[in-house]
Amino acid sequence: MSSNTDTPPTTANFVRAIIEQDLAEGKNDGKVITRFPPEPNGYLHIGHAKSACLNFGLAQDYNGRCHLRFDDTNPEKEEVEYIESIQEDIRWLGFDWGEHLYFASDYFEQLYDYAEHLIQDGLAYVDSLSAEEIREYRGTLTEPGIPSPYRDRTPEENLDLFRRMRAGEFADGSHVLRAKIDMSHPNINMRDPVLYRIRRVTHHRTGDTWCIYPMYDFTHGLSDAMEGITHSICTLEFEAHRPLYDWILEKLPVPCHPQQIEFARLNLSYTVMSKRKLRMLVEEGVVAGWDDPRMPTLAGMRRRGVTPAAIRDFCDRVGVAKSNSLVDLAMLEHSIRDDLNQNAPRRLAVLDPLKIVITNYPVEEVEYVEAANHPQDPSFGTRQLPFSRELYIERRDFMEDPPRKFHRLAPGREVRLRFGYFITCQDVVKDEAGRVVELHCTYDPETRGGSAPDGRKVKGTIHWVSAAHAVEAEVRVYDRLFQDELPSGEIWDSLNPESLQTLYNCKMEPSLAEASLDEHFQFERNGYFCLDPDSNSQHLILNRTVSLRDSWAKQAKKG
RNA sequence: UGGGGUGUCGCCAAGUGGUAAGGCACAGGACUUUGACUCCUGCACUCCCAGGUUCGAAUCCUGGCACCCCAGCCA
Repeated sequence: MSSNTDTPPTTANFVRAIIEQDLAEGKNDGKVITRFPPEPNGYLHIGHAKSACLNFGLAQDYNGRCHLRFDDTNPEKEEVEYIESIQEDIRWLGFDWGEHLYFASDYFEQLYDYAEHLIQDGLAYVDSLSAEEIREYRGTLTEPGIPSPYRDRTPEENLDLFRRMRAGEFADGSHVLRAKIDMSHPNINMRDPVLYRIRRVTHHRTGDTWCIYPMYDFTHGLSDAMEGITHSICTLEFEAHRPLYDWILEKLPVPCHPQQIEFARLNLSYTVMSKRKLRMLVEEGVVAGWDDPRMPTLAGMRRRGVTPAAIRDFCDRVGVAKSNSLVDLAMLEHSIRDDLNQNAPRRLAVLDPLKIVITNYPVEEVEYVEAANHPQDPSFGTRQLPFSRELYIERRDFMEDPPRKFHRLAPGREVRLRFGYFITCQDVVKDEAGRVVELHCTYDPETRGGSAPDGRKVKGTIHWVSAAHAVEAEVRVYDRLFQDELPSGEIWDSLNPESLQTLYNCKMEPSLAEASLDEHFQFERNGYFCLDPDSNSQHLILNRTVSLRDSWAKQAKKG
């Protein structure tokens, strides 16, 4: 039997093709050094997982290494809370950056020196236009920009101004450092992009050491070069920034010139992936937090019961390319089921209980039946399940007036109780409102274990829990957060009102009382579940990770 | 009527001139003490469109069309 240690087949993709080509040509001394560069301004989500799997996966496969580098150049949006959660999530995903943990903020001094270098070479200048003026001078997509009146300051003047910017002599926003490239460049990113801004904000790592902070475009390539990155892989929206990335590295005396490669970010149907929108969901209280099990964050998915192996498998199946795409949620669910099917021990649990009384079973008797913990893998062992006169079965496993193809319990019908006995429904007890409240059944003592000595067959097998031994639990059943495949515009309008359904009276087999947080279970015929951190010994709470595939539900729907 | 990208099955995605991989989904069937799993079978004479080159084109050329990204002192 295969296990989660299997390495899924890795599909070919254009990034690998580039790397293999480079290797064949002997570039970079045959080394592959990548980096995963999150900005610590939110929690990691499944889209980041795709990038992490790509970068760390490449490093693993080509005997290189992958650095974890925090791109923390904007203290206004970044917090230490995120730095911790990001590291926890990457480790949980199964990746190891070894000694290679870096912060762009650790490079601030070197970055500053590089900036002075640019100034001395006449390739950068201090501009004293306001933000609005800079925007006006930049031109538009179809019209060229015009040079700032400060564009021709001498290197000496610029150096003096820039040093005074650093020294804190100027107010926020009064000056910026800009690259001197070409104000009429067809690529707007090359129209003298801003390199440094003055911002009196305490940085989460450098405190108040700096009042000027470098911009992404200036920082990223230089950080890559200083770390000896060979392949700097980022998402498509940075494609138009590549000329600037290269310009900076060409103009400065850097140790190497990494190659920037862009790929399409992951989009998943029925959810949103932007950190801004996810933060809104958290801040508006739509979800309980970054780790709400409905969130596509790694923290949320972990709490939901999704395993790292499932996420890695999913990222592998999705592939890496350059076309914008919207991946079907069903693909993720498949990876989750595939992993859990192999690795989750089975349990019996009734989510919507209907009591049944086995009228010909002795009143005080309790016996134990043996149940396999995994139908295909004997190494999971077996457990003993208490069986008695009063049991709970799933309400939907009984129909008073069933359609032809329904092969579960109905008046006069015989079914098998999994690992137990054949039972036949004799009577239906209802309350005043006509609702079925209890079933009276008889059992065949000859069918212990689930098979009849006379060879007769039953069409259905249903799960059950002994009423007297059942452990009560709350079960949280999750569904997609949005009802639109591609939530856009006012995302609040497409929220799925049924994304969380809480069931309070669920009946679990006794062994679940000892479940621990790192375990995953399959509740037979129901789905995969795990304990929620809110759970305690007084009050069991379980999360449904994902349902089982249900071809009956599909057929019933068709009618 | 600026620049940069992308268009191959419902959704992903290989393919780089030699006659359309694979996965998900879906539809049949087998098996089954989970209507689960597993296993079979089916699912693009066609690759955004139109011309052209070639013995031969998804792959090359020309011209269209559609969609995405860029006008933060965000990343």
